[in-house]
Amino acid sequence: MIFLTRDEWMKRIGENLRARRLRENLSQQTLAERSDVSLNAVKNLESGRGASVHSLVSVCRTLGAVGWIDSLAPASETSPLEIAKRGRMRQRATPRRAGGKASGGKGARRV
Amino acid sequence: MIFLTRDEWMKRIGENLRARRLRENLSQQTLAERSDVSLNAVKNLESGRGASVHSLVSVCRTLGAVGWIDSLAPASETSPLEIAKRGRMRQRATPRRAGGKASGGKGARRV
DNA sequence: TTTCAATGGACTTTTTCAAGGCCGTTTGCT
DNA sequence: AGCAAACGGCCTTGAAAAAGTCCATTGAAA
Repeated sequence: MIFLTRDEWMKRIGENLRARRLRENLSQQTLAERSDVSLNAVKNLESGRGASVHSLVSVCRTLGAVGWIDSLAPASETSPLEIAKRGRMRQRATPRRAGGKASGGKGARRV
Repeated sequence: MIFLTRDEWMKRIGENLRARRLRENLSQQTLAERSDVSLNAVKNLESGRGASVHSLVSVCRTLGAVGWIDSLAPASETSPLEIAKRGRMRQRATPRRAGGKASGGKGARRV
């Protein structure tokens, strides 16, 4: 279930938020007011149409559904291999120098 | 750690996405290209400035960080009590009729 | 230490979303 | 069954973000 398009994911976000709202038996209007956003913002979110992270976070806050934000953090800030070589977490990606090969992610070897 | 402001949550989203990107050793540029969004969109996301759900989902998709979307779904689509009374999931919030007061979430029982 | 790409910041233009309103449909409750 | 509110859809206007470009700074690697 991971290979969905961007729009499909957005629709799913809307469906899930809607299910949450209804489980709390809140109207879109009430949710909007408590979230300090417009009714349209809620409609856009639930319909899967374009919306702002602004609205998303506001609504999630009201619904008590913000746990996902921390779930975005990588398992370990720095990978084990990196920890060995460098002490701290990387602050920039590896520069791709003129004739060199780098920054291709894991398996992105230069061809 | 749950009582953060909307902007604080947005900053946190940015920090977490940035940590993920760096763990993969990707540049903002590369991430942007693979996500099919502009470099600015990635900058906005990571800096915690305003961004669209569009950009958020796109980037999460390339980072393989979309699990949170399903975590938005309520534990049980329909609450146990509701299941008893109504068969299916509620499709609308309870209407607030003329003189009554309702739609106040859980404890808003009619008096 | 030197070098150079990665990054942050600012700016401009175009596109998209927030707000607010209106209307037709539909669901939940009486 | 009937009613009224919830909801979906569409429109207009102003604000915000996307996209594109440029420049100064800085960190990673040579």
